Amino acid sequence: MKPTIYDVAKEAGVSISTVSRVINNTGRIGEKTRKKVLEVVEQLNYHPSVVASALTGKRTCTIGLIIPDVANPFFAELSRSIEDHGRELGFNLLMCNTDNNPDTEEMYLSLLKQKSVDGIIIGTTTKNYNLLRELQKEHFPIALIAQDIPELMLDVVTVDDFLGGYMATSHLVSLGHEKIGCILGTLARTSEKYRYQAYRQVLEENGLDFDEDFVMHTDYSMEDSKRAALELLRSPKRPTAVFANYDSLAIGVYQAAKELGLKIPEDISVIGFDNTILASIVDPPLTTIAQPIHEMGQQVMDLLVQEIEGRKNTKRRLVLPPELIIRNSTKQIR
Amino acid sequence: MKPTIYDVAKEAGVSISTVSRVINNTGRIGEKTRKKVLEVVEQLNYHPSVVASALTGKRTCTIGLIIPDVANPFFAELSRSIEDHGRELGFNLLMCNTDNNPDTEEMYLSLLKQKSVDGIIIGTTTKNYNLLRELQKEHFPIALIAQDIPELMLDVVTVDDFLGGYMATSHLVSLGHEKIGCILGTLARTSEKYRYQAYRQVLEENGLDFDEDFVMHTDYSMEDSKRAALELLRSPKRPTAVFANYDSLAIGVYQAAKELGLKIPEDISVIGFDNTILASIVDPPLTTIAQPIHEMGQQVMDLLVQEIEGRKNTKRRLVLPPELIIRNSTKQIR
DNA sequence: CTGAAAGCGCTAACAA
DNA sequence: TTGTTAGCGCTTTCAG
Repeated sequence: MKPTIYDVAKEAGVSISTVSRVINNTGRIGEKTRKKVLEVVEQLNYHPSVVASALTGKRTCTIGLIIPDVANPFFAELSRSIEDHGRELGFNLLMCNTDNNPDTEEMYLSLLKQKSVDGIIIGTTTKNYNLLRELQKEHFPIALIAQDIPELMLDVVTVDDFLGGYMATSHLVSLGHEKIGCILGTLARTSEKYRYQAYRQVLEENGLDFDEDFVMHTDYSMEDSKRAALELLRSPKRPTAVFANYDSLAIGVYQAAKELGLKIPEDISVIGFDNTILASIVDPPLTTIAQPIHEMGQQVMDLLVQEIEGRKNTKRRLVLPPELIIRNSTKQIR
Repeated sequence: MKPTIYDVAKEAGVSISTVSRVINNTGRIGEKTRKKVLEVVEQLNYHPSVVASALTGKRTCTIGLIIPDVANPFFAELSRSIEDHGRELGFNLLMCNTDNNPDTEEMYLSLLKQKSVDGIIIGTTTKNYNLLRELQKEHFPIALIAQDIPELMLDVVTVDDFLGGYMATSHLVSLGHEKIGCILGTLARTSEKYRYQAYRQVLEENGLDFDEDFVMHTDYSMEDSKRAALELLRSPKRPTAVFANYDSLAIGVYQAAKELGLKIPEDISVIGFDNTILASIVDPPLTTIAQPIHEMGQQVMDLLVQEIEGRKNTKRRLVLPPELIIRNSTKQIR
């Protein structure tokens, strides 16, 4: 059987509280006793039970990560960076995929609390505001990543989506494009709304007509983006450039263009958003707006842990700068 | 404060054991008491603490998932399917990325035990055999995924890597290729070894010369695969086809070919392995060997849970059939 | 500096 | 059918 604190205490000839103290480095301990205890700990290969210590009010050192889908490269890369920093700070991640389904999300929220996680990081486009409000009222540590909920005062880390959308559209305009399509999801994410707003603003600032028919809605999948892009590109007043709100949607545009025999970027310029691995492996490599995924993961974990450790009493909104990554999918118009 | 079983008991006018019984559906309970208790549970929004019940010997309903890197699409997709099935069975996943670093892995193994997970799924190319043996001796539930360790008798789910390698190479041979390159990682994974063995066997069976110079080793990264492919394709005795042991390595070949102005599949045929999302989005779409990722995730979770619940006393090796997915990166040789 | 003892929230005999 | 009680392994006063 796994050794307990009692086994160590007995073997070392001290009381369990002494063992507890040396393990946790609390209180003052005689040098010899400490040494003796540590020795026995080593010898018995003793590892304190996180479960038991959690029951006495300590942390579980576990954090819930709620995302739409880890198979989505953006969230996969984000998860990875969050996990990396979590490991440095001593926290593990409980992975929860919801596909943005509110019921699944609600289920997870309640499950995570039952499991006494120390905090939760949310990357889904939640609509469970009331649930979040409750958690907030209980001062349960929550942080949002890559997605804001302006109505709620929570810790949040995002890229500057408006600026990103602005940069993307401006890039296209600067290349001489005047007919610019926009492929969105369902506008459920705030991030997407900002990008879209920026798109419209850039058009306006440049005296370009906004054409309702140039903005296409999708269910966020590549297939649906392909469908939307086909529609867009087959239209007689075909745009010369497309701003896809996510790299994955940009791939759909690639597929549609290929099917129609249109060359990127000669016939149509495409810009994405996220700078996931996808952007660099498609042909031609995708010009896109990079989110500082690595830093975002790190920062959100930092914020949450500060919250957990009570080292912070104000919520923070961290908005990181996006970066335009010019590759070969955009081109000066003839 | 979160309500405890005591709050419920008091409110319902029964003892805590009665509450415990109705919560867990154990023992016989009077219909009215059950109803009353359930009512109070609802009213107080009571959720039993997993931590406390774990301390009394019950499960934590948490499983450790040790993989090299969730940002790798293959493992991302696999994680997703494991998590999905875990959710159905009532288990959560603690995500652990190790980059195949034995120290990180050892750290996680010990951490997961401290956290009293009910079992562990391992997808890394571990070398910590001794650690695994110890866990095995304690009858700690462990299952291997996408990776075998023949020396250890554990539950394992893999694709038939030998057959997959056989199908891949045979496909190339059937297209008339006689000079076939092979891009490997470091041969640390058993799966890779089998694929490589099959490659050699197919060559032999078809009376084709095996050329040492045609097999390239990489560190599993796309960049390194590109480097290796450049070397391979620049050589005077350039192969007409390449079998890349992973889709990601195949992408490296694409990049090298592009750099050298070689057309796929006209100048060089490429076949990958895994059938991740990458295979379908590159241009041309990659012919590859599909692993039944979804089923693998499901099966490994099933096996592990059976083990955890003691419903199984023999270890199982499940070898699933691969499938050749012909797309456009392979072509009959002129 | 160290030990005794009272919990943390829940389960599982054992009684009643 | 229901209640009482002794832990599970650990932390934390409170004494000494």
